[in-house]
Amino acid sequence: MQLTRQSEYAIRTLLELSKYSDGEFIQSRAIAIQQDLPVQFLNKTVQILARTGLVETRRGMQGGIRLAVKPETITIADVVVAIEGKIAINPCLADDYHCVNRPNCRVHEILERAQSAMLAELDKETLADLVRDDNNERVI
Amino acid sequence: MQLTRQSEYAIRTLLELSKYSDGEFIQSRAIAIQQDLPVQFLNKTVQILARTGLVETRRGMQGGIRLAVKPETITIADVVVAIEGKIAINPCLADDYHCVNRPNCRVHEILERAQSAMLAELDKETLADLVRDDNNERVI
DNA sequence: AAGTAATAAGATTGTATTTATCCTATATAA
DNA sequence: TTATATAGGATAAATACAATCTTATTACTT
Ligand code: SF4
Ligand code: SF4
Repeated sequence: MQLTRQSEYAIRTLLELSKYSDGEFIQSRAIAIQQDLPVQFLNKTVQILARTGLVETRRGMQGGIRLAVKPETITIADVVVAIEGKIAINPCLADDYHCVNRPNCRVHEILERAQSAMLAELDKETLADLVRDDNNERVI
Repeated sequence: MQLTRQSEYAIRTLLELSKYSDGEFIQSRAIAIQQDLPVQFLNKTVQILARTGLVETRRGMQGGIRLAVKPETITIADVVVAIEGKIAINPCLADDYHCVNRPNCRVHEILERAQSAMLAELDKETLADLVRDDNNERVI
């Protein structure tokens, strides 16, 4: 019952990128150092984020990574889903899964509510919110 | 980001036991058949539930398993915690885990809220609630 | 007392997932 | 054309999960 490490890495990567967000490309190595993440694994993570359209990348000199959309529009839920795919805390909560008990299974129902409650929380906060509070803390 | 299969097995096992709950011992084989669970794995699951005090077991002839407490007092969250231990959807939400970033990490905060929201839902419903609704469905 | 029926407990296996790391390819700017 | 940066594929190591097997141990029955 855990998020993958990669999900948290992705959140913190995007958080780091949100601090710039004026179109400049930040190198993955710099992000890895700033956030203390394994750089090669981070690159893999960025590939996924790029494919799902959350970041843009540029190879070669002066290359790097930047947000593809405004940090105000990316929620933590977006990031987790980008990395792990659609969340299903029990197999039967996945779209394709079929269980014979499901029509009159109240367990399914409860788990669905629990999952929704969790995702709702993750969907409340955007990258912009997090960065803002982060900066506040530094100022004080 | 999934519950273990064992957690759901445990819930359904206790649900089955809740249908009787007049002190009689039900055999694990019967539960396994009723709920379509792998019987040996179910036995392992029951061992855990017995150690955590949710059920009582009796060996030998006329033996079996029964609830140790009233189904009104067992929530789904209780069952999940009994099987998986205290939930932590991210390592840093575990009691013993120490992360240097934690003091000013807003990610931690969000994840904590998300987890609490999920557990709150799982804590709303008791075994008694589920069985009651289950019976309703059958009557209709 | 012997035999049968049930769970307890521990070891072990098989599988899947997670978390990386390595290597080569490709793009880009200087 | 060279140095630099990500892309992508393969693979490895570690961990966790799900299930099974075997050998106790307990308790009723005859
Ligand atoms: S039995 Fe219920 S909770 Fe379990 S997989 Fe089927 S629908 Fe979901
Ligand atoms: S960086 Fe934040 S979210 Fe990640 S483990 Fe540390 S405290 Fe938790």
